[in-house]
Amino acid sequence: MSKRNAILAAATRLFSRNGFKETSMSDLSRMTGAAGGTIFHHFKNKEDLFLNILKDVQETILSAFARHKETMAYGNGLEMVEGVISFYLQLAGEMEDQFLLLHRHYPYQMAETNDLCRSYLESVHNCLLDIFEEAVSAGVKDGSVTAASPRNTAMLLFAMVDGVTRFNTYNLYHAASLYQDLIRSCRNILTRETSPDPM
Amino acid sequence: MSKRNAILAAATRLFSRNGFKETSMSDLSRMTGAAGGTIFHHFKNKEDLFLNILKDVQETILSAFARHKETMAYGNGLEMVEGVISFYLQLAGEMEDQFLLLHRHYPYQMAETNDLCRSYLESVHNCLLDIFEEAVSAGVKDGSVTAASPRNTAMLLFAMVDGVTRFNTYNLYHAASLYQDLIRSCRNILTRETSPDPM
DNA sequence: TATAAAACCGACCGATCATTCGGTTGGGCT
DNA sequence: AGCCCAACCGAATGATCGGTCGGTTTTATA
Repeated sequence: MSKRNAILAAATRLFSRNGFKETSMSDLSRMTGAAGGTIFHHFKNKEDLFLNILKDVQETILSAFARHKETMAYGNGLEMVEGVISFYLQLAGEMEDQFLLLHRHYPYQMAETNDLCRSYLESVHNCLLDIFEEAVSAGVKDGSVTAASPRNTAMLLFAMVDGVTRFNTYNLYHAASLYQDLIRSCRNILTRETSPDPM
Repeated sequence: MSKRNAILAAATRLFSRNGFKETSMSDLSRMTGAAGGTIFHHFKNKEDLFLNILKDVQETILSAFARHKETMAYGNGLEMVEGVISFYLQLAGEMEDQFLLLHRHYPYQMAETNDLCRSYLESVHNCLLDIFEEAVSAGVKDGSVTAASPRNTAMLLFAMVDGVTRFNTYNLYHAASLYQDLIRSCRNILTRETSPDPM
């Protein structure tokens, strides 16, 4: 592996596990075997290194879901939603560090002053919400799903699924046993036959 | 307000908005008007200051929910769950900084090596999960709620509600308009009449 | 093999950090 | 008044940080 990629890989792990400020360039230097100057030869500063990592995260997630979208073939919208959820859970398990990075606050703080950073984050979140919404809307059309607002429903599903993956990274709970209940709960949200709409 | 309390208040705001490492003692000194030495007169170091804040957060949240538990009187378990959820959302709005602090990664990282920190965090999370679970169990008993595992159901509800409050702190979405859909979705999760339990 | 560019090195720099310490202030007690 | 102790101050300190720079090695090309 090239030294540049080794730096990117180590930084992804350290930034996601320990945080951006908490990771020093000498930590990176020690972990990769690269001299201090070498890191700054490949990346103009620490922030630029972080943005390159975020770029990789965005590209990886977008392409993974694009591939999923092509290959998936479900009977109806409800099954499509469930397929998206389990794909999300599986991906979050495989790319633990990258998802953990997106669960940190630093990227969102940086996004307030850095347009490139904000565009990466918006791109990822829009991608995820769009694919949830698309599946919900398909379900509404074919009658397998009941939802007043597909976008809001997508956000609630995303909040719940993402919250469960977060439980795993915090070490307070073991969330793996929640997966079956999670899928069932999502189905309940989506398949209420009568939408009484009180008030 | 005493200088000690001013330091605690300013540190709560700065740690939650900007992060622990990102907040310097000179920032705190500037914001409170207290000299550097004064901060270390009241708290033996930066970590001790953080732990005192976490202690306050824990006490505030626990007493708020204890008060809610005393005063609440609902017709059935389902209404009780909905009452807990709206109380949680209201509290998260009133105590934005404290909840934001709990959404950061730093406390959970510190909990890995600091027993006191871990006990504060576990105390808060157990309190929240317990009150959700209690309401769900009450609903199962009086027939207003259907749930295979009250604990797992409580965790899923918590994950969803907490995820929505998180959407507000990240500035990508405006989550306030989600509240009605959130309550409706929770009701759907809880009131599925038939639990077909396939497989 | 000659040459230029890219990769790499590590000593060095100024800035900033958390923390220390000797000294000052002011309110409560006798 | 005299005393004490907690609250408070701010200059000083050593460590660590992100980043620079002049020079060496490796690689690609011809």
